[in-house]
Amino acid sequence: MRIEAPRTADSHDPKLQKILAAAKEVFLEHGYAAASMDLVARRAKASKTTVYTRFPSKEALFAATIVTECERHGMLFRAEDFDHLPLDEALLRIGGRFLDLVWSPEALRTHRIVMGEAARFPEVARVFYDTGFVQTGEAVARFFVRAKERGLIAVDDPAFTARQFLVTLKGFPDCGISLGLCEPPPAAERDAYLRKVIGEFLRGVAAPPA
Amino acid sequence: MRIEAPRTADSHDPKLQKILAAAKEVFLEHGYAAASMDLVARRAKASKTTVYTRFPSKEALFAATIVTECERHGMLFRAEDFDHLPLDEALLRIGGRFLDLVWSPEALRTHRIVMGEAARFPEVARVFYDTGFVQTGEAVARFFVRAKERGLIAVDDPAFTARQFLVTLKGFPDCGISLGLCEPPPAAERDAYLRKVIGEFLRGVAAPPA
DNA sequence: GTCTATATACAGATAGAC
DNA sequence: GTCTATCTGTATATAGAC
Repeated sequence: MRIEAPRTADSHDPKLQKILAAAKEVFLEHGYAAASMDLVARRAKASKTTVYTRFPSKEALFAATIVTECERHGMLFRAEDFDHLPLDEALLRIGGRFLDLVWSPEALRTHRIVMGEAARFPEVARVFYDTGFVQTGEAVARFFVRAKERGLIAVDDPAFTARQFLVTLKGFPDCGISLGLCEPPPAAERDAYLRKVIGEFLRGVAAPPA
Repeated sequence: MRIEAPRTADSHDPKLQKILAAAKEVFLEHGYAAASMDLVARRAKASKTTVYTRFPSKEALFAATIVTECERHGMLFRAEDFDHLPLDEALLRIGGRFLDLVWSPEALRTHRIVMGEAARFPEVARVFYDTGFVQTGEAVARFFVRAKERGLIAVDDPAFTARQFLVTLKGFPDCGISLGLCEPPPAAERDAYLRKVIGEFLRGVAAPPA
């Protein structure tokens, strides 16, 4: 299944925008299979025919919807934004922004649906991966490369370490949160968690040699 | 949706076993919505009526199938199994077993489906979480508690650190692998990756104070 | 271009024969 | 208990009116 652009390229088509907005609601609420084109049309206050004028199939509408959603949350920050802060403070800010995004209700629902449909929509999974994990990883990698140049960290492969850092931030809590079993923590609790994680990340857990 | 036991409690019912085996194949291959009871019946070489004698609905069959699958992969190891090894070697062995499990084709497919259906089947998500992440986390936590008692690691909360360690093992590669975009690495490459991750985990990444 | 109404297909669940 | 055949609902996609 190719990712197809809507038939009309006009991004100022107001019907198209309403359809995409409705589709986002419906797909994020019900998932791919349980969503119906009928409901999308009703929510967009249009008829199904109108929807099918813009998108040739349910699959195409789904792909366009998720891709649009992924691109909406583009890059989080530039590497230079945090250069003036002490290392642990910079990592805390980066981590806070990152978790705000990945633990937002929309991102969580999108992740669940993309995972569930990854076999059927590999191109959608690819876009989610590229715009989410990879792009963010690159931004953080640039920060880590600069941190290494400034002598703040001592690692062989700062890009690798940066990507691992992102995953470490999500940590164990993400296992329950991504499955919808636990609520994302409020900001204060989340920052306490982040400090703990970042502390171990920076200093390691091994006992100092006796 | 409650998780219902099959109507017949007899675990030696051969038809029941064939139905569960067929259901596992069909659900893991197609996901919940795209799977059909017809196909399950055909694969089990039984009629749909027979399937409905054992399970009252498609939902019940799905829940029973995933739960059975989760419970099949129970605990990975006992904490004591690795006590005799040097710390980094023990962590390498633990990590290898863990990644063998979570990056197996069956576990990856199960994870995708459970994520996708988490909103509709929270009890299934709960079982997946408990038998997967939590149970494994507890086993590793016992190892870390012992490691702390033996003075090998210096952390406040060894159970917390253990759970974070598990997530760190999956690391960035898991982002692409869980979406089906990258293949799990072969054993040698995986071990090289693990050594890198475990090294940073133990020693931290911060530059030593000048 | 947009709508109502419909063709077509498929899947979950069951009735009734044996 | 098991099977064949079927009922019923629903969803994608489209034909035809305006």
